[in-house]
Amino acid sequence: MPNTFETAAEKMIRQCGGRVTTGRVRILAVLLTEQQAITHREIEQRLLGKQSLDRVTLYRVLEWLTNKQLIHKVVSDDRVWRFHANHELHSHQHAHFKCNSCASVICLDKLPNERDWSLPVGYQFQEIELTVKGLCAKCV
Amino acid sequence: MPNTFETAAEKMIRQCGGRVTTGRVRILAVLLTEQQAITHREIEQRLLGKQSLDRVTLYRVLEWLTNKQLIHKVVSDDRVWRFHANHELHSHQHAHFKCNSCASVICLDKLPNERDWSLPVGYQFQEIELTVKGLCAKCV
DNA sequence: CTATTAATGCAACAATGTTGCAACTAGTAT
DNA sequence: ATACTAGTTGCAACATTGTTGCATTAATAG
Repeated sequence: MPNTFETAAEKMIRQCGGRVTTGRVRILAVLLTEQQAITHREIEQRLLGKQSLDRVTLYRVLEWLTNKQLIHKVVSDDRVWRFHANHELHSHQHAHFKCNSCASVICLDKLPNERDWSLPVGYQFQEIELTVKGLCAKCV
Repeated sequence: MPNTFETAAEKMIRQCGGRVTTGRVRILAVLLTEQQAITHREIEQRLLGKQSLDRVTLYRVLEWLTNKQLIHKVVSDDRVWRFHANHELHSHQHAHFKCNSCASVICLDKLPNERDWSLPVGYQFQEIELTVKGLCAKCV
């Protein structure tokens, strides 16, 4: 029932006051379907069968969705952005796990608190980016 | 007295059982001089005045030094590797701070401990990559 | 339905990093 | 000191990821 995701996506986009275009809906629907953070390239592949979508458009839609906070992006040690839909359960700030074997990325809920990484004097904290690496359940 | 760093670099490389080439010595010396993690490009610029060094060689030397654990690399949200010499004071695993204004990167000593980001069942921890972001003392 | 403006597609570019291969050189043996 | 050999280097070409400018298209308001 993929339509469910498409209608949800459409609703989310409309609520942001943005134009509801097929590209945005389909891309957000893909991200809503995924349990894990996926790359630009993986999104492209999931859209292959259907009507084509330009590479650049995909980049721009992802940027737009990120700005609207409908999705968020993660960078990992392979220097590739990965994107994930912002389900309600995730607080805005959270950690990620990346499998060293299959490169899959999931979101973790907990974040370490500030006493664990105190900054030098004069430094001001703004945000934290934490990636835990290891093996996922499939690859263990 | 930059020679101090060059001789230290030379000694470190020799201890690893690797060939002592001028490229390796000069690159490692640059990294030993720096207090913070710097990019491939920044290293290139610091070597400009002296006898030229190929871009590719720089990449390969950095890879070699990383494998030998004489330096370590950090990825941050601009998708660019940054390199830093492994001074004794830093444990192999540690966190980094990146300034959101000037993009400078320094190493932090503390690491959050495992209870702060428990993994799902079946997942196996291997390493942790933590970047705290904010403003450095100069940019506050 | 039309007008307006945001969104798209295309082409070209930019930045970062990688690969193959011939030429060179540090360390070693003679 | 000289020659040998394997590890390094330089060059050219390529790969990947992401960005910019601009003309065209399409979503919404009226």
